[in-house]
Amino acid sequence: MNNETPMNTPSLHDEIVGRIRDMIFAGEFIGGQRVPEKLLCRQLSVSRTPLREALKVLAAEGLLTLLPNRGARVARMTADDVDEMFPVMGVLEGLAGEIACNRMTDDEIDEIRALHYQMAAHHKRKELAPYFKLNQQIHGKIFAATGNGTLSGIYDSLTGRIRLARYRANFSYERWDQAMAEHEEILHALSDRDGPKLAAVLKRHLENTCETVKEVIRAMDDENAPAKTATGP
Amino acid sequence: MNNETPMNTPSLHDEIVGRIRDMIFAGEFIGGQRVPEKLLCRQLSVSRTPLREALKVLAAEGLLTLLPNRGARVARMTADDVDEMFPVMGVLEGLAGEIACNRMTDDEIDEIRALHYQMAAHHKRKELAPYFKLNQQIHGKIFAATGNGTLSGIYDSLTGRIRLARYRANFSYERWDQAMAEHEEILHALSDRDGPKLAAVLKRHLENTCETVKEVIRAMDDENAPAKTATGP
DNA sequence: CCTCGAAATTATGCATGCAATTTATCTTAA
DNA sequence: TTAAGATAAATTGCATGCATAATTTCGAGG
Repeated sequence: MNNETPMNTPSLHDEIVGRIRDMIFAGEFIGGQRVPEKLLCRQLSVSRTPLREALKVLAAEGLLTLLPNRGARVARMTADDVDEMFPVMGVLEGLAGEIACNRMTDDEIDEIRALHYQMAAHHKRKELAPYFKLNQQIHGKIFAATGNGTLSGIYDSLTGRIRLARYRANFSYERWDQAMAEHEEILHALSDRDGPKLAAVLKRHLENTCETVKEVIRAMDDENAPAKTATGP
Repeated sequence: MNNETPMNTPSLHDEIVGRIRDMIFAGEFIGGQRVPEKLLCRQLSVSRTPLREALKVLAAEGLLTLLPNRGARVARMTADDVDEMFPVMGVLEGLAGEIACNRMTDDEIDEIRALHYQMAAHHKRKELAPYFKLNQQIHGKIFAATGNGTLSGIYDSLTGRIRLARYRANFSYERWDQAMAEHEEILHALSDRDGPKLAAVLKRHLENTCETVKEVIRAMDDENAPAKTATGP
């Protein structure tokens, strides 16, 4: 009677949400710049209605800023925003770490170990992009291991908002080495299933990441508005 | 030069989001039941386009569930969902409590004290609705005092999702008394500016609240599907 | 009498069109 | 030349219309 699986038709606007999100993450839109609807319509070959619905969703996610009658802009992230997000992500990572230590199977830890060593190799060769990709995957696996979709969802939302800055980061090698060393500690705490230790290391690691992100943001701001001398233009 | 305030025209879909949200919180839609677009259109006197945009936003907030080609439903909250949300809200409340202890002014604490005693009066008279309202306000003020919009926003989103169940809760007076006692502790920890203590009490209080919510959910489930004999799918 | 299946109704998803606001361009005066 | 104002172009917000999928209704068969 109750046919609970009528059709898995993927709706267009959902797909649009994903595609625009990827475009934002790929850095196709300069931060703060206006994004006209018609341009996206042509680019994605869709009408304005589903596109606008997608924009609303992305704005609710915090990736876009929608000003009334003035269109959509990629959400500008300030250093203050990062300062706000840091403690929140800190407690979330701590929670995830403790849960993961208790719930992860040995196989899952081995998977992370494999990812870790791949990442270490990319670090040694100074290959930033694949390093970041594996970094994301490791943190993602820790959150996935919690089995807590709410927790993972909130974390993903927050990381998504800073991903653009982080992706463009070519920070100092010194900081990078530090991050890599912290990841060693993360792996060991996880192997030892030492929850409190893992939580502490994750928090320290996050602090490092956030400082890096803030530096990148400041650098980008200086780049986009270099000479802010006395009188504006 | 830069006229940063061109017009504060409140856009229609934003208003619709707020109105539907209030309707959901007021319990006008039975949980899980289908909500046809045309009905809402007539009820709110708007066209389908802005309404659909609002539905997308509310779905992104987690208040609605949008099934492709099958319309919008009020998000059904299961006991498992609450179990997922509880630890997240726990660490968020803990964080907020510690920050609030450091940042709150004496005046702000006095404001909370005033709200607390109002709430205690309503508790003594067993007036549930105003009790809940003040309860929300107190927790809201604690989060507001953190000055961290990101933190407050995530917390609001989570509380919003369980508000419907909580609002309809006429739980046991025993539990209510317990909650009130915990609020006494909250007030004292705040007055003493004892961050760790406040965090611990908030967490315990939250656990109480979540247990209550889960009971309400189970009661509602039993009510809506009382005789689920043999033939399960 | 109940179950199963097909047509009619209804609802959803998307495209287009029009009004209102914003942004860009051009003119004109200091 | 620069700055201010008016006009034109473009863009956004909303309403409507049509195609497709889902739900209901009605009828046939067991």
